[in-house]
Amino acid sequence: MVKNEKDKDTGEKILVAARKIFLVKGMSGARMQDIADAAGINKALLHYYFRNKDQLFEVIFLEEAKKFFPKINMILESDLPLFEKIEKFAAEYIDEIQQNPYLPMFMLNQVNQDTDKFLGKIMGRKNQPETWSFLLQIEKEVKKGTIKPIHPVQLLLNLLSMCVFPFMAKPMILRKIRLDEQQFSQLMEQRKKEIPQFIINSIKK
Amino acid sequence: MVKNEKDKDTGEKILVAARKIFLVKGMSGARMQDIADAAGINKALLHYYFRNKDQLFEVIFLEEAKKFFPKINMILESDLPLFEKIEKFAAEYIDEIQQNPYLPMFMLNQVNQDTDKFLGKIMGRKNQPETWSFLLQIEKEVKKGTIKPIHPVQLLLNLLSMCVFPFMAKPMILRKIRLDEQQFSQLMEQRKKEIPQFIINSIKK
DNA sequence: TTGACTTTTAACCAAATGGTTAAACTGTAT
DNA sequence: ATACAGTTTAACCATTTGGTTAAAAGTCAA
Repeated sequence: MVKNEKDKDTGEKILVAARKIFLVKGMSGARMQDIADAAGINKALLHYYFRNKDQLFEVIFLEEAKKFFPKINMILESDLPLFEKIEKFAAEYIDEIQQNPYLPMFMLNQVNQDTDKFLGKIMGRKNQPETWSFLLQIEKEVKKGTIKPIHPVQLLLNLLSMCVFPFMAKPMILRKIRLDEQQFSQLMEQRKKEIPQFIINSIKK
Repeated sequence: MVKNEKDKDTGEKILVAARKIFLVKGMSGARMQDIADAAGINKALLHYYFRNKDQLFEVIFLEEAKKFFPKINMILESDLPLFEKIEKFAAEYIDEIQQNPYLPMFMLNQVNQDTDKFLGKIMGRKNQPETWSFLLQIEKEVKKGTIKPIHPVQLLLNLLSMCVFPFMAKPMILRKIRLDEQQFSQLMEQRKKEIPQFIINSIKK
């Protein structure tokens, strides 16, 4: 049966195109026509594969979310020692974002718009343990006295912020500090080690 | 002359309404009708005061940008000692965002869309010195040996990230860590002191 | 080849949305 | 009162945009 192959072909082309457009323009900024064009197909065919814009968007969003978050959690969930965990997290997280620079903005944007609509779907009722385990780990280290006292959530926020934000502010940064693309990605590369070092310097005793 | 009063009245009503809508929905997500409704006026009257959507948006954007950035720069430009400057910056910056939680997302979003269109207008050709002076100050301290060696840009990014990001990720954070509004703003309040302390702990010798 | 099927297209439609128009209203000066 | 300027409105228009339809083109088994 050729149908399946073709299906995958065209369906995949559409998803790739839709992803590109949605990630950059966002839900309301994206045009079905643009997606069709980017996929090299007809707008009608787009609707043949995906009933409507909302559904297509949801497919893209959930797909991205379900690829992205587990990667984060897997590290925070792991049973590495705290410092190693922080190192690994920064490195892998930045790597991840470097390959999908628009993802954080896209994600947060969307969640800001329809918080409940999507958040519910990407994190089932009970999958908080990941973050919890990391927070507990910090608390434990604080109590053991191996690191300086700090509110675990604050530390988590610091780590996340420093990894993600620069990518969201990239165009602004480029302009403000007069960097070119290459210098920027070099900076981010450095950051993989800089951030853990910065954090560890701050909390180690 | 009543014209001016009325002008200011209606014109102001429109700006307030437009700001509210644009900040939350973004340029492409905002509807002129919604803005008119929020202002309690007719759509035609909206166009009587502002030729079209683009122009209205630009007015709002530039207004916000010109209010916001100088506040940042004023602190970074000042001639406070480094540590005090960091303390002041975190406190005032977070305060600022707490009063306009949607601003960072709105701003960065827009800059991500049409980088050149707006960035050119909000930062005239030559107003980089602010950031530079802060970077130079860090460099100087490093050379003096009063703080541990660190790339000034990295430190600046760290500071900015930790102040801004949590607000952009707020809905996500609320859900993930199961906080309510009050707990969140409490956390952010703590952060005003937490961030400087965290940074200073990390870089002081 | 034919006939059933999926896939693709061009043309079309309807709703949403930005924008306009012409008339009505308001207050002020004459 | 009247004329006049600025202000506001209801109704309307044009374009964009998401979505549909019906027919054409392609695929494959018999």
